[in-house]
Amino acid sequence: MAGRKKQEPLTRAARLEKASPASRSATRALNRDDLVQASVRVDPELRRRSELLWEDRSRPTRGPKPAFTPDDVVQAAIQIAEADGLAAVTMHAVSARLGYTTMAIYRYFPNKEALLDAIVDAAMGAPPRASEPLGDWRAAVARWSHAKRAMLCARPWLAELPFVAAPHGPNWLSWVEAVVEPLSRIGLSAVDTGEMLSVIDGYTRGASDTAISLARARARGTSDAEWTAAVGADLGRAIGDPRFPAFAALITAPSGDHPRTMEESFDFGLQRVLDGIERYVAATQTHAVRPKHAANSAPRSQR
Amino acid sequence: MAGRKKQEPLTRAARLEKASPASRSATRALNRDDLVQASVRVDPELRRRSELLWEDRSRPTRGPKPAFTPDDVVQAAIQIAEADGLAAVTMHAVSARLGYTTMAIYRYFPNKEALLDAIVDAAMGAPPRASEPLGDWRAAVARWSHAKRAMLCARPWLAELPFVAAPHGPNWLSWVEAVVEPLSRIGLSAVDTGEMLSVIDGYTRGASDTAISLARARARGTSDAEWTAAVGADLGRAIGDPRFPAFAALITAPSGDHPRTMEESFDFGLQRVLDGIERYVAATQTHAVRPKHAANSAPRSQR
DNA sequence: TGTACAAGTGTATGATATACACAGTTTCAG
DNA sequence: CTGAAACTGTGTATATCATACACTTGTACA
Repeated sequence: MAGRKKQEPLTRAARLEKASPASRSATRALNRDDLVQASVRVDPELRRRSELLWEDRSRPTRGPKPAFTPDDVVQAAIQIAEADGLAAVTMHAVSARLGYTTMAIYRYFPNKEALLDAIVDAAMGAPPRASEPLGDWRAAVARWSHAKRAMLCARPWLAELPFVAAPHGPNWLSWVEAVVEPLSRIGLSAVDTGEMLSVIDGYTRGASDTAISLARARARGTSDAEWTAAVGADLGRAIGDPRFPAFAALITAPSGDHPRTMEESFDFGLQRVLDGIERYVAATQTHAVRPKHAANSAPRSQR
Repeated sequence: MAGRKKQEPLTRAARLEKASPASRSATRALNRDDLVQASVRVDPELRRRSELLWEDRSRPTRGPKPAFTPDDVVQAAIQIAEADGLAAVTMHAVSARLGYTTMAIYRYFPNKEALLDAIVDAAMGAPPRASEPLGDWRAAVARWSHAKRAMLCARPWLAELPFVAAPHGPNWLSWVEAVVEPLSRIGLSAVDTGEMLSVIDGYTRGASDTAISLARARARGTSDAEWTAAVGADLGRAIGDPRFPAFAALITAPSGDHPRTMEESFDFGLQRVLDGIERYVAATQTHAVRPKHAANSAPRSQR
């Protein structure tokens, strides 16, 4: 969060001078025009972070060989985060784990923010390979959603970072690709496909929070029962409070004979979301004049 | 992140000794049993934060009158966050804004974490009053969703805080209450109502990220065009990369004659989600033995 | 072969949260 | 009425961090 005007101590191969795209109002969704448009000034923060993340890491010829690689740094940092949480990831801790001094890291990442951006993308990892690339889109999307949720729960410390507005690295794009691929085969227009991406990903991330919270408690050494008790006490404040009658009724209702597990709940909600998409697909195809195979060109609907 | 064993310098009215609820495996959803169950140890971190948030703020009798109130502190902090972002919210900045020294704050909040918890809840504010309390659930839920998204966009710095696992304050409960209320009138079981809550809230938060990101850029003084350009450049790295063909196709597709605004996109997705819920409601009622009077629940079609 | 550039180090600095002890205030008990 | 108790804001000190800067040592190319 300090000055960043001086030289960047990184191998940064003066890249991407293509002062990228776009112009008009950003209040509408992105489209191709935005990506191809002429030279507008670019949000300097986002741009800098994105470039650092995609940086050309090729070594220059002169000078001593680096003792380790940027990826070593990222892996060391991830191991620390896994073990002791994100707060334990300090520049000193990371370098110490590699056996070097604090400042050594700065030869690989210009600042901690850049390191964290790299950590986020690396920690996401690659999405699971699609098992049946041409199968039913609904099953494929559901698998993707569960996989993403599982990934987030496996690294609950990721949720301690603000995901919003982070630059998108290769792994992030891979995850998106993995769900766009089946979505694209539904037969919707590209625009609608994008909307469905937003629906699926939005639900997946938003509805994973409770499970992530539990995973985090586990990482702290809290038992499931202790966590449940704390959450119950926290939400339980609504009980008896005249301001929250509906919610109080909700959480005090008996859960029936076969209470769902968290994952079953997630899947139940996911099926509703998929139902909603399916309904739209059906409606679109009913009214469509075009051949039904028409990839990415189905009629746009209402609105 | 330091020790917290000593005395708490706060008026804390030894409250909630009710060593709350729950026991069994937390891998299933919460239910009444969890809230009423006997004395299990409670996750100490969550518990402490929750208690601080709900603390009894009544003044003790002895001693000089406080120069300000906890709410003054919270409001000062929020103003700083609005003006200069969350990073500018330091204990010193907050106290200085109130005209006092750094340590004065600690008479009101035992540490910064507690202050931030209070800030989060205060910044959410109360949800808008329901205009037509007995109207159509679908419209009511949609209004709620848009309102929540608008709230998040209005305070994009909130997204810089990890929402997950934060204790839930009165405003948070009010927001939940405001959507549970119409959801409860659909006629679903309590368990299913809870699932629908998760679906709606999950989508609402998850799908608001892009808009929040833009709002954040605006707060930084970045123009919409600059932000769009940066996002375009960031995502545009997929174009031409053989690893991301489907996504590249998606973002390079023409957006048609009437590109949606961001909010229209959000609403479009929301309608799909509501369709999914509606379909379930219809299916449930078809098979149901219950009387159909179940308020406001006639299945409707998409928009 | 020497020199330009790069790698890792040591030290210094500024920001930040927060512990701790103190001095001034207010109220209630005797 | 008086003094102890309880509480308020303050001043100072400390620990933790990120990071700037200057330095020493390596290495490959000119």
